[in-house]
Amino acid sequence: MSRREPPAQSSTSTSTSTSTSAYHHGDLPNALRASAVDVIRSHGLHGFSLREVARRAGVSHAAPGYHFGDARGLLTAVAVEGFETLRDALALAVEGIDDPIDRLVAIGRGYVRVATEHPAHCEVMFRDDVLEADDEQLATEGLGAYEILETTVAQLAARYNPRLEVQPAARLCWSAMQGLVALHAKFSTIDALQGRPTMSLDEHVERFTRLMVDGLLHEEPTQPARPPRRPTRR
Amino acid sequence: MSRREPPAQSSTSTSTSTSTSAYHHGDLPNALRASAVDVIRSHGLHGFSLREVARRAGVSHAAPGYHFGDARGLLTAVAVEGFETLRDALALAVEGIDDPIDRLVAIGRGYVRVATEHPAHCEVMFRDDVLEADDEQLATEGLGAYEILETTVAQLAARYNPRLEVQPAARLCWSAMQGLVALHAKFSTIDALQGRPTMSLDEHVERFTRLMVDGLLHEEPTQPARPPRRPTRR
DNA sequence: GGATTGATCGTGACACTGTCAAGCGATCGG
DNA sequence: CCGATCGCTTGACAGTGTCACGATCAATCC
Repeated sequence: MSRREPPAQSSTSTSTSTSTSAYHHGDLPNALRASAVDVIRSHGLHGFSLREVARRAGVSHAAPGYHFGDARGLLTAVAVEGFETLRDALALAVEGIDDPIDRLVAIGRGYVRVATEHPAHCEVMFRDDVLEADDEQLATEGLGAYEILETTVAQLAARYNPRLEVQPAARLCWSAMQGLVALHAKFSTIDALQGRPTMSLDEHVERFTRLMVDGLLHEEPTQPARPPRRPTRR
Repeated sequence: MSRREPPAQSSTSTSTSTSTSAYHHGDLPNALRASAVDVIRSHGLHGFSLREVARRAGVSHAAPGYHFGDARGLLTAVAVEGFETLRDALALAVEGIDDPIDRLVAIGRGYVRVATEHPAHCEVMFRDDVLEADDEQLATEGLGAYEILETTVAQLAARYNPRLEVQPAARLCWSAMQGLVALHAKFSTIDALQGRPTMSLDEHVERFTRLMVDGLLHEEPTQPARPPRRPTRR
């Protein structure tokens, strides 16, 4: 055990320090994160390698290992960055909108907007197999982004359908969005095989949100043999 | 260009030829596929390597390359196998059920059943970045599984809501299921962070299907060129 | 029956990767 | 001014994908 864990870099600040060449490099961690995103964007996650990242950043091949310890560490940092931008985008998307339904639509659009503008980040954010599973910052940051959606669903429930169970509903929205970005490529190939015109991502989002909003408005926790029913406070 | 593409192995038969040691090995392709899922199940997709697969199958390190050409090729074969079992499972799940809603619920349960019983396959099936993107067999097999869902949604529309647009609705269901298996781990960590009891996969599926069924029943194709604000009539 | 052919698989080699120990240089506290 | 520590490089080792080539066996042809 020699180094492994430099002083805990200031990640939340996203400082992008303009001070070029402070002591040795400036701040390598941020530069390496940027290079990692660059590599993923051009060569895909499959072509990702610490050495390629180091090469593109102009440092030696072991430099990434010093700051992030592991490939998982660097990818986790990228994922954290992605969740930060997602949270900011969603928070900005719902800002100034009053009606919960409109907020939900805005969230859907913001989600695909982030997914299309930062594909490299999104290729990593939900890939728990290549991420530091028990990274605290990653968990809290992901939760922060999710909570925007959950509070919106809660508002929708409060105004339109008090009997709606908020948590499952919010998770359905989240899952549908996530599944959409994952499956969109496959949908396109299916469209091609069936000879139909391909539907764009935004079109899919529009249809999905409309379908789900209708579902959330009419849902009532009826029959099923689900004993742990929570009283859905009203 | 020497070999690369042996005569096109009979994959659909799933023969599992009992004839041990036919001429050289028996049929290495199937054995290698089995070893591949074994490796993925034990070491995860991250620990997957052609050499490890070869080692576990008791053949030389280049043998997998001969039959599948590439790591992508072997993983694609695994994915094809997964889609076959998924299609069979869904077809068997809806068999004998008349009501489309019940069929949809059965499909949801069958989906998570496959996801939990064959996690190694599911870890690969939707990971287009590690798959042969333009593999014909993969595309058709995936389409076959999807079409069971789509026809069920079509039946549901015909009986309960003729104004429902079938294709987007079916894709929503598919996306939600896919997103659920992808995000379930993250949901659990969120539950842990919030101190609530964790919801199992089956519980999630139950809630999701119920929510979506309500949505599919009430959906009406309103204005396609959606104006920014809908009056939210109830 | 013996030789040929082609499919099946093994061997060896190369470039590449992750990871670690050790080294070097600049910076800072004393 | 000098050691200590941080930042990063250098060098090395095992493991991997991929290719060319050699070896082995089944089936076929004459």
